[in-house]
Amino acid sequence: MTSEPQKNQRPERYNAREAEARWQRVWDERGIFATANSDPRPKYYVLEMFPYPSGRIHMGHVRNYTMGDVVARYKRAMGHAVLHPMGWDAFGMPAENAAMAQKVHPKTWTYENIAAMKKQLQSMGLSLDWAREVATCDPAYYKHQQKMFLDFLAAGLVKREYRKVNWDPVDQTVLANEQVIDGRGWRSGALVEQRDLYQWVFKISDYAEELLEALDTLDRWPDKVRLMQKNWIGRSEGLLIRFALDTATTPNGESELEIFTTRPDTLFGAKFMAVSPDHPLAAAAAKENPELAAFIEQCHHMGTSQAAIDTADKMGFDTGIRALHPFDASWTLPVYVANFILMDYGTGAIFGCPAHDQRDLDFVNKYGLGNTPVVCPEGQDPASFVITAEAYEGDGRMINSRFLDGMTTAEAKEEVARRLENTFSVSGDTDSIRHHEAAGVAGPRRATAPADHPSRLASLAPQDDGSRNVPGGGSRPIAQRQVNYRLRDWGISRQRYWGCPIPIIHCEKCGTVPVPASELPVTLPDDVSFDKPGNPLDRHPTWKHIRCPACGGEARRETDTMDTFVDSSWYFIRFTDPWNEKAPTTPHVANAWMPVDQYIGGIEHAILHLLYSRFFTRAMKKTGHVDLDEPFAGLFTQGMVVHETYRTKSGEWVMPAEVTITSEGDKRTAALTATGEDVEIGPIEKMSKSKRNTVDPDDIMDSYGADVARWFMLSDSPPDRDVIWSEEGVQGASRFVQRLWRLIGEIADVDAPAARPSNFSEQALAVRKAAHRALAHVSEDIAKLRFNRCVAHIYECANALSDAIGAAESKPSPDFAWALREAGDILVRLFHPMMPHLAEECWAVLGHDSLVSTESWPEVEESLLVESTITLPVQINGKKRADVTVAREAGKAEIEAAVLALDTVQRALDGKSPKKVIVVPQRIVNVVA
RNA sequence: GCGGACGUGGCGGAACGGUAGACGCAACGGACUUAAAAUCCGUUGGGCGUAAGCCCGUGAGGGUUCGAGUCCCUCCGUCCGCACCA
Repeated sequence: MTSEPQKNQRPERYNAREAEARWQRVWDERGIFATANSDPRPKYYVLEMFPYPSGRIHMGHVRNYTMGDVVARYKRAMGHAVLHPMGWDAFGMPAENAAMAQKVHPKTWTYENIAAMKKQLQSMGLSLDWAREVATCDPAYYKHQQKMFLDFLAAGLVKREYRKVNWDPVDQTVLANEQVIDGRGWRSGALVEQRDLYQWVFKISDYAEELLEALDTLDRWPDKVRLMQKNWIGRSEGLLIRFALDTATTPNGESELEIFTTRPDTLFGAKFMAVSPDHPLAAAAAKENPELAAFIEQCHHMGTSQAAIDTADKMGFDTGIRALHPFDASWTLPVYVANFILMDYGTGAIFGCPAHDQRDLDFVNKYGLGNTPVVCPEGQDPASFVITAEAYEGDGRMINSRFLDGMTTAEAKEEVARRLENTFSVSGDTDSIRHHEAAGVAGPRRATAPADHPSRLASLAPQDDGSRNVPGGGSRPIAQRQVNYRLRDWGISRQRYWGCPIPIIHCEKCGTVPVPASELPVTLPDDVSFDKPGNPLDRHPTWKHIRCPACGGEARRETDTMDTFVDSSWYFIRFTDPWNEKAPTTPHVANAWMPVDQYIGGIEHAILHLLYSRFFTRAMKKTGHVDLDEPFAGLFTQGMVVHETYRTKSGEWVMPAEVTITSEGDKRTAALTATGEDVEIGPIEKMSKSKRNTVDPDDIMDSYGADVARWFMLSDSPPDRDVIWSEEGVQGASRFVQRLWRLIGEIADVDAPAARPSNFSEQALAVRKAAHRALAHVSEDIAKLRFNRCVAHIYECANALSDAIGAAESKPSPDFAWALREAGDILVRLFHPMMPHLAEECWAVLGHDSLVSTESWPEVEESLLVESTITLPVQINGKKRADVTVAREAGKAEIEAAVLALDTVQRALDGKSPKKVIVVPQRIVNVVA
């Protein structure tokens, strides 16, 4: 068919380099990816997690943004007003590290990186609306964040708290938990200390219950992520019990110890009480007891690393304080300070029931306190049920428990709760325990009043404020039902320069005073030095000195900046109207675009970023910035890009670009391209700088083009799994690009009639069916983000068209030519979301004046998907033995008759009649002989 | 320890409870070429057989079903998350 002279001057090979730049210019000039807020079409908001401007994009970005772009282009073709923006998560430590190492200002470094990465992203041909670009380090962005901080403060969503933090003594800053690796600072390698510092805290725990419950509504989120968030929030129901203390034994006459338990049923198995080394009662007791003080000191110096926790013994110190059993005042329990009690969880105090808790059992076995089993497993004889080294933590029947005996675990829990809720203490004076908090210092996160921590420790029972508020400490119940959460409030203070300043002023007289909204933004000073560690803002000569807005006296600015997770907790809403200079959002615009319909990013953000954003959106709702609870309706977490590793004999890692692979048969060997030195091929691992198994996207774009990189990223691996980047795979993608180019060329060369023929030959029909079937599959698979299957179907379609052309006569009939042309048009539009530049070029070759990027999605001709006859597999006793071809609409009886007439079936039946014939119309037939 | 996911050819992977291995990669054979590249045609789960065909095959073992990669139970392995959470 190519024997005729070319109809137009097409190069034999598609030149990606030239074509990609050209089409990117055209798209840009025509502004086709800008989205107006006034667009009346149904909205679709697709977003990929915005990058940190580290300097260069990596293959993970290529994969992430390619997936988002496929969705954006598909939805655009489907007639949606698509919002597809991009920005920069531009604050953070690396800029300061660069400042220290290279003497470059963080701002300069960041903006240079943004410029470089933007250029790289643009070379990928992403259909982004760059007019909405935001950088979180821009005062035009962070001034709104400061405003919202003040709004949240006014709404009671922010507090200042003295809390334990991870402190890096070398870098002199607070580290987030994830920046602490095996007890050491990730950058400095210094042993991390626990320090008490004032922190600004977002009260995310106020929303614990709501954040948990709403997970059920996120039906387009991966189950995995929902489960991780659920576990992170960590809800547990139990009982808050106020144990009376023998005041003769307490240092300051403390009369109560509050504990939280999920196992009130085991109360009669109690052998001891234990409080955290950080518990106020421990501190009070330590004042009078140097040995105890030394013990607490020792606990503080125990490592927080995994290994330290795993190997740490259960250790305790008897304070001499005695607690009274709630059901028997004559029964006293020793109160220990124990190293395994966390101040962060519950009330920082427990009662220990060794028989039914492994930790408690280990503890008593060490200190010789014994144990009494109180829950007997079903089917076990209570008389012979003893606990020695292994606690029984399951349910069963109550024993050794007085009035609980014989009850089930659940009944006993209920009975204990019911009784203690209706038992009233006489004292009610817990001031001695609470004095610490009243002084505004180490407010332990205790389950005192529901009003203090309304959802972290919310009362399940009707509130009985009456009894609590009786002046002089009247009676109140000994226990109340409580819900406890593992989720902690979000400390956002960082002792860093390159972050959003916290808009607060500290005044000797007035305390903490918000910066007046009219004075926002509080901008970062440019003249800072990084010659020593610590926070440059704090040692800046003038910046922090300011007049108090309230009294006019001398005051100082808050020099801590916000955790960068704050910046990324609302950028997706800012994209809806980044031009609004007056306010963070334009509510009706934000409400119209939100929620994000499809959010795509790495699984590593499953908890922190996604949970913070869910909280922040609710806080923005509460403060009137948007009317929405859940920011992300659909979430997709893509897998990593992984690659083989290469290592020289001397053990040095070598980059893929420096290696030449040769294969003889199935055996592959590698050698350094430069010297020929043999290189060992190592396991496939996540691309990382340390293993040097990275591939630079720029190199791939240069040698193959963006479309090849995009196509390969979508091929083979399901998008939520890791994809192995390999040279062979890229070359395969590259070959396919050229193949499509030739195929479309051949189709373009066919003389096709303009009018649709009224009849199609079998040959023409086959072509049409192949195209429409691919169309149906690709549409469905893009919508479900199953890009690897889209790729397979596009291959199948291209293969079918090539075969059809190969089998056709040299002078194709008009109906066949028309069908080919139609198939070509469909095919180009099908692969356009994945390979937009090639698609534009092919679209032009097919003679269209329009841009394929603005074309609508082709429509399936449903009649082409159904066959008039259908071939069913025929099984005999469940094994496939034959095929039978019947009319599509053939009924069961008709099919059965056809099947029984088959030779194979007759032979198998050997004259007998079948026991059973299962006919599943349009699926399968099974003959049971 | 707790929770979750996964296990299919040489490799990445397809497969509403219904023909296991789509599609790609790699490999092998052939065509074209002085040659190479590119391209095109073909073969490719294992075993038996000249062939028609038959048998075995989705980590292991059991079960449900006319029929199981898919559902249930037990076990093994790999990966991920959380972890002294009261």
